[in-house]
Amino acid sequence: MTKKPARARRSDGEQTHAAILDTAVRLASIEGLGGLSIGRLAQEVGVSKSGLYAHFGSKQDLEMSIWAAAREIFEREVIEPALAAPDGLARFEQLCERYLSYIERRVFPGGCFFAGMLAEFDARTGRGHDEIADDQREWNALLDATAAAAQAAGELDPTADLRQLVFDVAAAIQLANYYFVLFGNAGVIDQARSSIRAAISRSGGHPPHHAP
Amino acid sequence: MTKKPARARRSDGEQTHAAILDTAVRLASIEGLGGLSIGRLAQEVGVSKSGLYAHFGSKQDLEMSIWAAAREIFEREVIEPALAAPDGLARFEQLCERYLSYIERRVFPGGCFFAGMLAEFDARTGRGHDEIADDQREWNALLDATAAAAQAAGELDPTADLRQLVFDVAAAIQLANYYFVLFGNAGVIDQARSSIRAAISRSGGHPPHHAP
DNA sequence: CCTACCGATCGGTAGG
DNA sequence: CCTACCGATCGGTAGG
Repeated sequence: MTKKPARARRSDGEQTHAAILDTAVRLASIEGLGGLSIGRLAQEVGVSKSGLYAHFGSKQDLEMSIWAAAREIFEREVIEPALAAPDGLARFEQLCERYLSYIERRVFPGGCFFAGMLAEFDARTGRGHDEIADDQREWNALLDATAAAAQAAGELDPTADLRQLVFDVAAAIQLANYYFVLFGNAGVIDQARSSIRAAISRSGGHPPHHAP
Repeated sequence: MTKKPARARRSDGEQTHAAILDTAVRLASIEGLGGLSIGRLAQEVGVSKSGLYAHFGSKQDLEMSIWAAAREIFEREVIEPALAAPDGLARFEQLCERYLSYIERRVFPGGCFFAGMLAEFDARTGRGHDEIADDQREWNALLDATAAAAQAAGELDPTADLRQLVFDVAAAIQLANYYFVLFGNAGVIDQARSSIRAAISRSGGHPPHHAP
């Protein structure tokens, strides 16, 4: 089926590559990209520094790969499961719930990778800033579009202020992430769930029906 | 009046001390405490590295002084003006408005200093984590107590869920800070104002009366 | 993938 | 407050 040469299993090189990225993404979620050094990462993974450079040509290259790897994890853990729900209110609720679950399950040990990048790069100029600005725009656009679909389907009031809804939901989600990591208290996740339910309800949405 | 020896004006040393802290606090709000190096700070201020060590014995000492300086600025710009309003709903509204104004006026060039520290230290252990946890607890406790006073005074519904109110308000404020810095768009501050007004209104609070 | 090395910068100190 | 220096670590490279 594939044009690649036959290869029974992943080579050691591929395993090492994946192991480096896995460790790097976890470390970066805790200490930020600026707090990540090649030497420490190499030590953590158990290879030499030049071993890292065999896989990533430069720190910038590594940082871009980390970002891409984190995006893949976010897609897999949050976006894709939510997109399995039908467009509209059900998907909107799933986007919120999947995000909160991804925080609660500590998919990244330092909390949402992108929330970390947001705070690290919001006030700087350059690649990091532009990257996180794109990511945040995309996330908000997805929430916007999904809320709009819910409204168009009659699942939300035609007069509901969707900008406000999306802002309130994004704010609850964001604060829940930081406070969950800071205090290690799952209560704040439920607080956000309650906030989101209330915000949706204010916009005229009803809790999902359960078959008897 | 004072027991200190008479001194007509601030000595050069005091001026340098203040200049270092001012620059350090601004830099730290943009790049974080981890992104701040003694060498760069010295260069930015226009003194030698050992010039810095004449004022601050170590980087940890400097970091604690930066944190204290930032706290003073926050007290002056947000807390004190809000405490000028009578306890209760008026003060609650002023705490929100003063915070948003402090963001909007770019008191720190990198946005709220403590929002930066929150994201930098939430997932770590040690001094930074404990410090920001205390700060966040204190801020939320102030919002809690002020909302409770408003409720006790009959300015909010006796049945209003104050935890939810404070969470919603803190979330709106936080997101507004990050997005204002990231996108440089004042609209998000007004979005937060609108969120806060709505949250207060849901809790039974009424907009302040204006004398005719 | 390794060892061995590069110049630059880190936090910090000695001596004045 | 300065110059001059310390060992450690930074990102990165040479050569194998």
